[in-house]
Amino acid sequence: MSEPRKLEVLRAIVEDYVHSREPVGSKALVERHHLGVSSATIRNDMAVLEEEGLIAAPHTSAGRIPTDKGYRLFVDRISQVKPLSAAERRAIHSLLEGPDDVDDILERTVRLLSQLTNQVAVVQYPHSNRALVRHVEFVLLAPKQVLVVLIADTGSVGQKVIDAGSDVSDEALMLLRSRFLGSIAATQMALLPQVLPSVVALCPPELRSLAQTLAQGLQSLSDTSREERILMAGTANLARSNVDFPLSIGPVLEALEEQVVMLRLLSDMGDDPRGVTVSIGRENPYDGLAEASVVATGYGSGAKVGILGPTRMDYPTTMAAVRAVARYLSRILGG
Amino acid sequence: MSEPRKLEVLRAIVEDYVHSREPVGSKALVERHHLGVSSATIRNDMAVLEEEGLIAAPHTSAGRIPTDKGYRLFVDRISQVKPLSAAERRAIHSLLEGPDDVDDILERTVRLLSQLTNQVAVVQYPHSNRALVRHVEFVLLAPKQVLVVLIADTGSVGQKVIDAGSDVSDEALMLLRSRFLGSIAATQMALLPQVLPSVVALCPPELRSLAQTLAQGLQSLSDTSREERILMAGTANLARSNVDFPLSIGPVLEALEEQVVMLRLLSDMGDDPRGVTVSIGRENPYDGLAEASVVATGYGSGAKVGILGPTRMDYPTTMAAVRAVARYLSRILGG
DNA sequence: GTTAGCACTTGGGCATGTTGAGTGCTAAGT
DNA sequence: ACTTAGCACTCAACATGCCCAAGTGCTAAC
Repeated sequence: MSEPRKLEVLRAIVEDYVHSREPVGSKALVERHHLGVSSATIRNDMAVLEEEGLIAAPHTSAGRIPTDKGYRLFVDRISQVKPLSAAERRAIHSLLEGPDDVDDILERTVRLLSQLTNQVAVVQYPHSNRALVRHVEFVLLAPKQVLVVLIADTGSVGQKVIDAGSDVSDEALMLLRSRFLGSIAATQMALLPQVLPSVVALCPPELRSLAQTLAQGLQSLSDTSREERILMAGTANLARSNVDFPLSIGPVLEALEEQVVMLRLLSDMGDDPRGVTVSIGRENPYDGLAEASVVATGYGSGAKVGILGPTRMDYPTTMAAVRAVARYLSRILGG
Repeated sequence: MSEPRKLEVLRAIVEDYVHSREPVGSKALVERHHLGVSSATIRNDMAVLEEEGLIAAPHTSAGRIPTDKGYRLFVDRISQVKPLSAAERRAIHSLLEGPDDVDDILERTVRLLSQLTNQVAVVQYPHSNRALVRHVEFVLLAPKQVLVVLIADTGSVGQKVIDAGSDVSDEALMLLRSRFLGSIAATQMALLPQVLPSVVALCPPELRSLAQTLAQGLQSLSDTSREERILMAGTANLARSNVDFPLSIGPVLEALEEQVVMLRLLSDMGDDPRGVTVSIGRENPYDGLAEASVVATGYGSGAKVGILGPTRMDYPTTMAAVRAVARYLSRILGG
C-alpha cells in the first residue's frame, strides 16, 4: 500500500468527520473524494490505519473516527494552512482602529477570535518585560495602607494595596515616591529586581523598612500582576457546537474558570510566533480537557493567544485564524 | 377547600420538585409530608392549583411541576428564609480577612457566592459616587496619546488612554495635572461633572482644548468605567446542576457573556439592601433566560450582587446566601 | 497491489406489548 | 360542605422482537 495514499485517506477521514460529526465509512469516502481506488482498497488501508492507532471504530459496523493520534498526524504532516477569507481579513483589520488601550484591544481581540473560530478564545495579558517604567505613584488610603501604582509606557497600569505594618506619613511617601521615580523611570520592567534593592539601600534608615515594603509591591506588580491574567470569550460556543454533546462541557468550564490551569496550559505550549502549537485531547495535562484541543501561539514578547474547542474541530482554519490574530496583535502592541 | 392547606400543598410540591427534579404526584406528596389528609383530597387541591396556573402537568399521567407563577407565589408568600449553616457563616467571615483591594474582594466574593449556592454568581463593581478623588495622573505614552489615571480613596484605580488630537508636551501635562489635582482632590466622584468645567475654564487659553479633553477622560472614568463592569464565577455550575438539561445552557452563557444584558437585568431589579429581589423564568426581560431565575440584591451604595440559576432552585437557601453576602460586602466596602 | 463479491456484525428505527404512576370522577362517609 | 375510597382511564417509559442499512473483513480472481 502506498504511503501517500494512506495519509490521503487519513486526511479525508478527518475532514469528513469534522464536517459531518459522524463516523465515516469506506464507501462514503470514495464517493466524496476522488481517490482513484475502490472502497475495498480503502477498507484495507483503513485496517492498517486502525492498527497503527490513527483511527478507531466506535462499534463493529460503523465507520471510523480519528483518534487523538490521528489528529496529531493530520495536524503535523497533512493539513495545509487555509487562507483566511476576505471578510475575516477585514474583521481583523478593523482591530487596528480605535483607541490603543491595552485592555480594550485584548477584549476586542478575544471576542473577534471567538467569532472567527466559533470556539472559546483565550488571551493572556502581554508580557511587560520590555516595557519601560513610566510612572510610579504611592497613595495613602488608610494610616497603614498604601496603594502602589506602576504605570508602563505601554499604557498598562498595575495596582496593589499593601499593608505597611505601621503608620505612614504623607511626607515620607512623597519623598520615597520621588526617590523611586528618579531611579527607575524609563528602566525596563524586567530589570526592576536588580535596580530596586539599591534604591532601598540609599534611603534614610528610618524609611528603609517602608521602602523595602514598597519595593516589594512594585516588583510584584512588574512581573506577576498582569502577565498572570487571562481574558476569554465565547464560552457559549461550547454549548452551541456541541448540540449532541460529544464533549461534556462541565469539566471544560471548570478548567476555563481556573485561570491557573489555563495559564499552565498556555505556557506549557511552544511559543514560536510564526507557527501555532496544537495540543490534542489527552495530550493536555488537565483531565477535564481530555476531549478538547487547544490551538495557541505566542504574540508580542512571549504571551499567548489561542482557542479551545472539541478535538473534532477544523484545525486548518482555526490555526490560520489564531496565527493571523496573533500577528496583528504583535503588530499593534509593538511586541 | 382551606386556603392555608392549598398553600401548604404548593409549598410541598415546590420543595419536593426542587429536591427530586421530578414531577411530584399526589401519593408521594402525602407520604413525604404529613398533611393530615388523603391523596384524593390532595388531588382535588392540585386540580385547583392547576386551574389557577400555579402548577402544571408535563403530560397526562405524570405528577405536577410548579409554573413560574407558582414559584412566584412560593417566594413571595410561603417560603421561610433559611438560616445559614455555621460553615457558611465561617466562609463568609473569612472574606473579612486579607487585603482590602477592591478587585480582590469582589473576586473572592463572587467565587464564594457561587460555591455557596452552586449557581453562577454575579457581582457588579461598586458605585463610587461617594468615593473621593485621591489622586490624578496624566502620563504621556506617545506624542498624542495621554494615559489618564484616576485613583479613589477606596483604592480603586481607573485608567483610560485618550487621543489628544495634537502633540502634547510633558510640561503642559505637568501643569494641568497640578491644576486638576489641586481643584478636585478630596471631592466626591459624583461631583466631578460640576467641578471639572470650572477647572477647564481657569486654564490658560492655549491649554484649554487639551484640558477639556482630559476633563472628559476623567469624567468618563468617574462614572462609567467601573460601575458598568461585572464579575462572575461558577459558570461550570450551569453544566453540573443540569445533568439532565432542563435548562439549555447555550442561551444562558450568551447572556452571561453580554455584560450589557446582565447589567440591565441587575439594574432592573429592586435594590432594597435588606430584602433580595427574585426574577423568575419568563419574568426576565431576556429571552435566553426564560428558564432561569435571578436572585439579586443591592449592596454598598446601589451596586448589585446576585446569582443566576435554573428556575428550579432552592430559593430560601439561595436568597439567604445572597443576602448574607451582600451584607458583608456592604460592611467591608463601607457602603 | 487492487478489486469484486459475499458472509457477517450490529446499531438504529419501528411496531407492538406491558407496566406503573398518576389522574379525574363518582358515590359514599362524616 | 369536605373528605375519602374506589375505579376506570391515560400515557410515558420500558421492553421485546424484527428488519434494514451501513459497514466491515476475508477470499479469490484480476
